[in-house]
Amino acid sequence: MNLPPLVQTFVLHFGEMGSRWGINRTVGQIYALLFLSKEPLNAEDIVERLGVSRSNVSMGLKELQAWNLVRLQHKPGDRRDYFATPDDIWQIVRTLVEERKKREIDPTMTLLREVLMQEPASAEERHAQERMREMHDLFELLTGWYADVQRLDTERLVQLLTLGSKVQKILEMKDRLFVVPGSKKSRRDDAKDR
Amino acid sequence: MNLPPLVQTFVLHFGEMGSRWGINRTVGQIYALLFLSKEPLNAEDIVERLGVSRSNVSMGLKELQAWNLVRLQHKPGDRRDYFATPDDIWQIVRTLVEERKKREIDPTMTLLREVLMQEPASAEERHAQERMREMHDLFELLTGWYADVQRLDTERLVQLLTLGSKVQKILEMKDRLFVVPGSKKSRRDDAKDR
DNA sequence: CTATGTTTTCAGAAATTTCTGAAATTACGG
DNA sequence: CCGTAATTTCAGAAATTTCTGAAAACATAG
Repeated sequence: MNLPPLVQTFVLHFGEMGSRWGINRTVGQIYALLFLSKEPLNAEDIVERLGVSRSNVSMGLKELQAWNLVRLQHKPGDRRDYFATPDDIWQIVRTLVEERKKREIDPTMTLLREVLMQEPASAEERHAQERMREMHDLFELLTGWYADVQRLDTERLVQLLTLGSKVQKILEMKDRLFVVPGSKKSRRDDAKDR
Repeated sequence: MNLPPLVQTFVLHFGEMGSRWGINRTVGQIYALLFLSKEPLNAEDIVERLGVSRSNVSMGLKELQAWNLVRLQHKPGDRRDYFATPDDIWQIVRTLVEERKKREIDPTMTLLREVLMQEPASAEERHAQERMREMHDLFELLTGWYADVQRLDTERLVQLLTLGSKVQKILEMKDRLFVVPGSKKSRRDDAKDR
């Protein structure tokens, strides 16, 4: 491995981290390297810096492309493929969440919907279905929230995250201002309706 | 594998899903089984239903306990250990996020802080550090948000998630109401400050 | 303390994943 | 077309992870 020490530390860490996610070491290292690199790199650059085989790099890049995590670029007068990560780190977050949702949540939701259609044949199955219903509803709530905030531009998203639960305060304030005093319908019920 | 069909479908799916996370098939299956079960199960129950070895179940349960994902229980007059997942699915989500943060985000933050302290020895290292700074700040924002909403009780959390980006509307309304007209300091700046 | 039921540990077998080198394919310039 | 550079594919080697059975450790009742 042929890298400035500071870069190497990070690359090695991401390689290890990769295993905790479903991703292998080399893929993690390639990604870390591209993320830190100012210039796009070609496959041979990566081979030299990481000290792994050319074919391994080829497969790793293919996987990263399948995840939409790297962009393929070309330099004029050079027919090699160059790879880079988006400059905007928020774009990376969005892609990551999107792809993980596609691979993990969506298939699970499909399965849950299927199983929830079936008629339970016993008390045990009935209870199992109830649990699956809970999970289904939870995922629906979370993906709904995600679909919603995902549409925000980054500036507003950051604003929202910065506020955190302070939003709560503002909601309470809104209530005090706008709920007709003595009205039966509180905001809490509002939230449950939807 | 000795399970009602409906349960089996789910258990198998979670087994496969486990690999996408850093978790192995058996651990995923054990967890799915406990999640769906009305009654707590002991190790031998799990062996029978999943058709895996006793030692494998022992190791799987140990791992799930390390993740705080199962509770150990006892029945009067029975000295075997019984295992169950929390009834409250939101508790499960909280534990999962907490544990993943502990295992993935926290060590990465430590590493980033260390590397960001060092003096860059080249333009390449300087750029790499800038990128790491971006990642560091991103994680800080996200974990800050998390620490904040994590404190909310479930009802309020659900309320917040249900609103999604509609919170935005309320924020805008708040602005219109409370920003002194003609003031130099907009809400946007506010958000950036912290 | 002993007998028995229960859980844990762990060395090696089995399965799976990762990685490589060689060959095949693709893509382009001339 | 042809030749060359670049990339991909893929069979098998290497490494890693998972799983098992046997033994050890632990715990409780008697």
